[in-house]
Amino acid sequence: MQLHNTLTGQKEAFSPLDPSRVTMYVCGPTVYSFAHIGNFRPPVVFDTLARVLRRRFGRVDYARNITDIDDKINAAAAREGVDIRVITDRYAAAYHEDLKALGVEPTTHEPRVTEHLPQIIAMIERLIASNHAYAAEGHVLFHTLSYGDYGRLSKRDEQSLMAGARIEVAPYKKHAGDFVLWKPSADDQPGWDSPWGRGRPGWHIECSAMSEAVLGNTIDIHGGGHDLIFPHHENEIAQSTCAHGGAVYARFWLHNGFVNVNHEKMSKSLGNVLLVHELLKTMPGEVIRLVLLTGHYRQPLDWTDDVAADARRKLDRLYGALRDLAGIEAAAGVSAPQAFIDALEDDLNTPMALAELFELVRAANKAESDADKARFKAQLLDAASLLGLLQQEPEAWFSQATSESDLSAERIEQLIAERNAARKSRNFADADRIRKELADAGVLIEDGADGTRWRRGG
RNA sequence: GGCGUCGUAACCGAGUGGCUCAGGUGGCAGUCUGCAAAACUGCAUACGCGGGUUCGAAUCCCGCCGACGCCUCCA
Repeated sequence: MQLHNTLTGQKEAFSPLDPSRVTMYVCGPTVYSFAHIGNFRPPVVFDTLARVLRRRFGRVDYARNITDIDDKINAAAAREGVDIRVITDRYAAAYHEDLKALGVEPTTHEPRVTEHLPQIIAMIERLIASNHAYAAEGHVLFHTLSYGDYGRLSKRDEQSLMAGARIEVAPYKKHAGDFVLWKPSADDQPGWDSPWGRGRPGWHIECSAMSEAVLGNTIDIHGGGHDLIFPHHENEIAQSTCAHGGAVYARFWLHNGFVNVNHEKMSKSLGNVLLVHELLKTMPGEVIRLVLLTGHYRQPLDWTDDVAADARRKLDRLYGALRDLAGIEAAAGVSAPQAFIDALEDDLNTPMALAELFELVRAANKAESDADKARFKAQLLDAASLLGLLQQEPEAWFSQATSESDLSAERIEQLIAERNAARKSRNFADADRIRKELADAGVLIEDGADGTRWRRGG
């Protein structure tokens, strides 16, 4: 298995440090609002990777955190006049709903910052004791000059790094690059008691502490969005490595590219932020998942209406093949083709894997013997399951309504019955009129040897 | 300015120093169908520009043009 490691900028052969399990940590969301399409690329990508790793190595201990302490959360809570818990519970629940709709399996661990304050404080104390951090004016700061490899992940050196810095340097910092581990809270802000007074953790320490708590000092894979390379992951490395006496923090760093919308970065000012919560009102979650897997995870992905429509048609083809195999029992003991596995094991090349999947679809559609069909069905289902696709019955896929104004299944069946009566009496004008009526309502019909079937079109 | 990524047919999107170089959508044609649809078969369109290396480059090197990301909120 090959994975691209940001640390080296190359694909490297991957195997877990502990042969009995793979450990993987992925930075999760800060739950202060609904998550957008870009927020879901890491969960979908690393969910897929977890499936591949599980098949290859057996056990995968996978942690994806929920950040429930953050100043944006505080701001949202203050705005509504509620406890931060109200905000974080609401949006964590929404996040989980969206994940489920996208076919993302639960992770082994889902640590929350509020549940790891003791571990965070303990890690900060260790950093202070080893002279990698210092307290100043109620803050605790990590001293980046104390860590020789600082900048290695993001390939920046500390000198030039700060030369072009565009931020004001807080007066209590020993060095401009030092970052906050702990900061004081005002009386009206959420805070927790600590040796440095009542306060709250800085942005980066949570992941270090929680990763240590649930997975151990050295993990195999750490993932997240490309934008997190600096400063977030750079800082995590510094903290964890120094807190662990120099032990390697994460062996492989994987970063997914951004999702743009109509060639532009999503931003509130452009008003083009696509919330999955909203998208799900107009399309099945599986469509969104497929879009996110259509490009290679390290490349930028451009979300447009076209790519979503494309994905829906692809799923129609995939499910169409399965529907034609409805009466066939999938062969036992048959798994995904090797070429498909090879694609995924080559740095999670999902576009190539999808190409293999479509080759399989063509083969299945052409198969004549029941034995061949049974074999292809088994291969198709197994391969798709690695991508987290085709997890529902084809009939369910084709009949799912995407808006409440859609015709009911009963009404559709009724119209089809009327049409077939017309066809039987060779009254094709009426038959075609009814077909047109259905088509206008987004329902496409197919006359086959064993009756007429229907599906909702995009 | 520093670091990094990318430019493949109408669109999406892999890949590779050389086999008439994926796959999907869309287009055209054929088979099938009352007609369609689905499915199958066939066809067409490509590697940003200019140099270089090489027997051979879209693939490696250099330059240019263009797009984009990060540089202490950010998936």
